[in-house]
Amino acid sequence: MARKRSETMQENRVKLIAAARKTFAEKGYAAASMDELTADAGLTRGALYHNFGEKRGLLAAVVDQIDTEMAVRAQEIGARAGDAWQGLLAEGAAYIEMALNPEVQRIVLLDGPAVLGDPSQWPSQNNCLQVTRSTVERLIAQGILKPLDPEAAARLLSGAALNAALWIAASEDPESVMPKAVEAFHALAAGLLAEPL
Amino acid sequence: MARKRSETMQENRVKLIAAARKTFAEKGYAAASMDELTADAGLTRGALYHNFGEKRGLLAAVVDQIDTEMAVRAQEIGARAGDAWQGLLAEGAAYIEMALNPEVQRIVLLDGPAVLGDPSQWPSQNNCLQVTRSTVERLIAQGILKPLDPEAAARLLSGAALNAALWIAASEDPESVMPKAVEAFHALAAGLLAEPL
DNA sequence: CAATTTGATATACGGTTTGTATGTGAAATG
DNA sequence: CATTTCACATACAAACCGTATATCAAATTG
Repeated sequence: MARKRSETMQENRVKLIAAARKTFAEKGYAAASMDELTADAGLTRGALYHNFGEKRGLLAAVVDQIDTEMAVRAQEIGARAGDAWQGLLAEGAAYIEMALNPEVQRIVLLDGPAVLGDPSQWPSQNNCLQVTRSTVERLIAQGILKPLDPEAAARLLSGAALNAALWIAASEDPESVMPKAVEAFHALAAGLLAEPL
Repeated sequence: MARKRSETMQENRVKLIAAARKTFAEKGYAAASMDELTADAGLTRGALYHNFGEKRGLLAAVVDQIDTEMAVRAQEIGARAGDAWQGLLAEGAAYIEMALNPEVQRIVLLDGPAVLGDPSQWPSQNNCLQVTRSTVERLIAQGILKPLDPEAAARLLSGAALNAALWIAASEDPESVMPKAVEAFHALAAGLLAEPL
């Protein structure tokens, strides 16, 4: 064989992150045993602590990966809309839908903030927020939105969307609740418009 | 002496909850040792497990207490405003300010959801949300707000407010960020109005 | 190419924590 | 006053995290 060392190391990192995504989503961060998790990946805790420093480091890596995937997807969906304003609404709806995924919910929305602190200070720089903020900035520059602080507007919008998702997921009949949440989100977002519809 | 048993039991519960509020806020739920915490209250883990079942039970009791205090305060502040609409805005601003309190932030906003799950399913029934929802319901009945689902509107509003607070607290200069957040919140809330300002 | 070094991962260990099972003594009961 | 109850303390077992040490293959060097 004689495989290169950096290769196998990279593969092991991928294996660990994949196993962590699964276990963290299913059991939650606190209840996830690092012995089991590393065994699932065909490794031991030695590899884990060498690569990620501590349990939190693994969570940070997982959060970063999921957050990036979410941001990419939201951006794509937003870009597909007719104009920038429709794009912002579509982004919000996309976040709400994505947050119905158990991985997103448990890892990014619940355990992430509790263990790593406020998302705006995450090492990943929180790509999701960045996407929303740049969309808001563009709309403000075009005069479509009121001249608010972009960061503030983005934080509140994403906060509303992600909180809506938690509510939907916890509800008994998500399918019937979803449209209500999206409708309320649209109404709220319309409050940012410079000229009311 | 001959103190009544139910009395001392009640006092011990109060002591434990008070110690827990302090320790959970300072160290976070996960890092709080129940040995230390109960010793601070002049008791042992025996009292804790007898009264609250498990560590989570103590957190639930603490969350319930803080949540109730917040709801009372928000309601008072809202009632003091000129009309119901101003009351809603004042409630939102009140939540943002209250969430700057480390106890509220660490315990109710970060650890609470991660350990106990979505707030709407908390045993305490989440008094904060109830207050906001009834205010929204009243405004809808009066035709001041669009006929949206009250639960949805309340969830998104409080989500936006509480998320704003996390952002403010994590920022370097909270005093300068606060007004931006409140302004953005007002704008968002205005989107719920039946007749734009 | 052989000898040596490096470093990624496995193994071993100590300390801490949680939850339960059992013990105890004072209040409640009759 | 004898007995029972039960709130709390103590004792115990299991699990887990993080670190310190060991190992063995790949990388490096002369």
